[in-house]
Amino acid sequence: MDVRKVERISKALSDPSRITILKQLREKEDCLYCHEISDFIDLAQPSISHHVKQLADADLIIAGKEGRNVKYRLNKTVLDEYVNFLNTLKS
Amino acid sequence: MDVRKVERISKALSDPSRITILKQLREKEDCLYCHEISDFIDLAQPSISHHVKQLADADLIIAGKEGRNVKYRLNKTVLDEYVNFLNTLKS
DNA sequence: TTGATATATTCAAATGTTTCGATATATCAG
DNA sequence: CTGATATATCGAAACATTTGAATATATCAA
Repeated sequence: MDVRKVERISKALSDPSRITILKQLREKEDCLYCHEISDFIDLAQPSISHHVKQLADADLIIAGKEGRNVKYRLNKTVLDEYVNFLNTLKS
Repeated sequence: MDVRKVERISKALSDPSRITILKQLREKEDCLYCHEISDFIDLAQPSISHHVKQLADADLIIAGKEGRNVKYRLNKTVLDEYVNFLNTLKS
């Protein structure tokens, strides 16, 4: 994984709202809908949309449209690649 | 690991200079001196000092004084804790 | 088609980060 | 003590991120 990708992922992970979204995604086990995010993040709708976009642009989440709704799931592959990079720092 | 700690570590990891410093720390196997950083990071001395501080404030590196010099080593414990947090997001 | 709901985009203000010159502090060598 | 070297701090400019009001788009329901 190259430095720019690490940078993008780290930046996506460096905001409390975005960390909370990822934690809720785990709780909901891949069934998090966009509109559910406002239940636990106290921000205006455009701000939530912005945060979700950061996570999606870093490929940490994958968005899927279901009618008017958008459903998110964690991209475990990218998270694994990021973790692998971090582990190489230790050797 | 709480959200604030994850945020601080992620923020420390979200800059190309700081990622490069950590990569060089691995290459040098715990023998990176502060003055060596300017060999591979093309920034002024106060900027390098700032970046190293970000890493130290996030506890990712531990600074040790040796006379006039400062030597850095990776804090593997904190890195492991961060990796553990990331892995819990997958379950 | 019309109205309602879900999400995205635009824009600007507020806030935070990065960078470096200047300067401070600390330690060493003579 | 004096001068040199290593690192840290301050202050300000440049740049990036976060936030929300307004608005756009897309889809559904009737």
